[in-house]
Amino acid sequence: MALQAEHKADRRAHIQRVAARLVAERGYDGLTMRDLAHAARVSVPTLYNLFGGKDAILCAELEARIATIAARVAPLPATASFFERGVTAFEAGQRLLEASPEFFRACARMFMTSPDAQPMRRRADELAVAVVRDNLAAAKAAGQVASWASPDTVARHALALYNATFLGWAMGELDLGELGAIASSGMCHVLAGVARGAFADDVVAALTTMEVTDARR
Amino acid sequence: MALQAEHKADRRAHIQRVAARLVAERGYDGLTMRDLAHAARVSVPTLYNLFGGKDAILCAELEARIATIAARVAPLPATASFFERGVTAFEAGQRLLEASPEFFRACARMFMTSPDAQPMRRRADELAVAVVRDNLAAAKAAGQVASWASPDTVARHALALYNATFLGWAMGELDLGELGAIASSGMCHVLAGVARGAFADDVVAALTTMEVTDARR
DNA sequence: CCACTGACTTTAACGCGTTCTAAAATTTGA
DNA sequence: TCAAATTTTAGAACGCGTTAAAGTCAGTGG
Repeated sequence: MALQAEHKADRRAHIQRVAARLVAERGYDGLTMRDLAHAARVSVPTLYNLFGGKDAILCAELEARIATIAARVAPLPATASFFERGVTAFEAGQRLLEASPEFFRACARMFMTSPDAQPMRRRADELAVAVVRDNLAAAKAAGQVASWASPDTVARHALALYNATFLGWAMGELDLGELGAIASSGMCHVLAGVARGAFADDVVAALTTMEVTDARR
Repeated sequence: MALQAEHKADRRAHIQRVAARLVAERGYDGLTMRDLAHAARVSVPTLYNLFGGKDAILCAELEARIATIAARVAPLPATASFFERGVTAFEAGQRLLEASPEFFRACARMFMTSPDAQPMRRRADELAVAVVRDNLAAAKAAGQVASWASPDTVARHALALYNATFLGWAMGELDLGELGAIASSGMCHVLAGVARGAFADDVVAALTTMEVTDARR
């Protein structure tokens, strides 16, 4: 029974690799199950046996990437200010998108289309929320967040704002620079209401220097 | 040439009505071009002749609804506070969703799926942005918005936050009550950073009385 | 070593949105 | 009223994701 399982795992990994390559080359719609089966030297029903559907293949690949990303996440430097820590995390996300834009575009498309991918999206969201929430909780403990504000709620609003902009990028309405500008402006606006002390000074300073013009119209 | 155009318009209107009914009954995926053609006593290619595709039919119906909505929009009462005016507009939107949930769910699905529907979405967005922007501009003129804040940018952030929550509702993750609670909380958070004076007092008062628990997890 | 079990493959098919063909119907202009 | 032009029709077809059936071959257990 061991060899069989190993072969199955090998085939899964191989198919995933080929699928990731095809998606990177041709996008979500450019990846067809028939093409993928042919490119991976496998029959179409095998794809369904091993994964369950087109979206499940992308989910598996995303799951794998999230695992490696989560493993590599360095704890944010405690010496930096809360605002700087947020900027660092934000820029890490930007570099991720920059590295494989077509893949994450395809993920966005999948999240919008397939209900099966919802749990995967939730997990990715929770990962991002956790980073922001932890930073906000620390800031609140340091008295730099309004007492009535919930770190979890604020983090979710910030992520929702990011996600909305991310969708604009995935749909081709915004380039990566505009995504960065709009999303950071939006997140700063959310933070502006709850930040206090030095944290608030940083946020308002960032907001006042930001370009007022908005690419969304 | 007149009769032909008239008949074409009649057929278009008839098909649109039938399509709206079918979508309301069976949702976006439940509406198939073959079913629609049969129900409207028309051939499938005719649908493509008259509209251009499945999404275009929904777009036409949405366009019609937006026109009637825009015509009925009563100017927000000038006597009310800026915050109350915002609440009024927000609740009007909620009632819209409540009246034909399946239709707007289908619109969301279409916006997420079809690039052809992008201009339609943009137009709907601009309509909503305009309401918030105008209110914010008036508030700023009255000195109740921070000087560095751009009414347009803040309005777009608020709408992005609403849209993200709206998608959650459309995908079945949230019910209408949760949509209202989360979206209003999010928009208040955005406003909290830029509101000043009595406007700020209203926003913070609303935020402090809001349920801290968040349905998104 | 061999029969067996299970997975993979082949082949075909389904329903979907969409598009093509040619024939039929209807409106237009004279 | 009649011929020309345009629209609508029926029907088949395409590629897509997905699935069912039966054939085929490997790995497993005795």
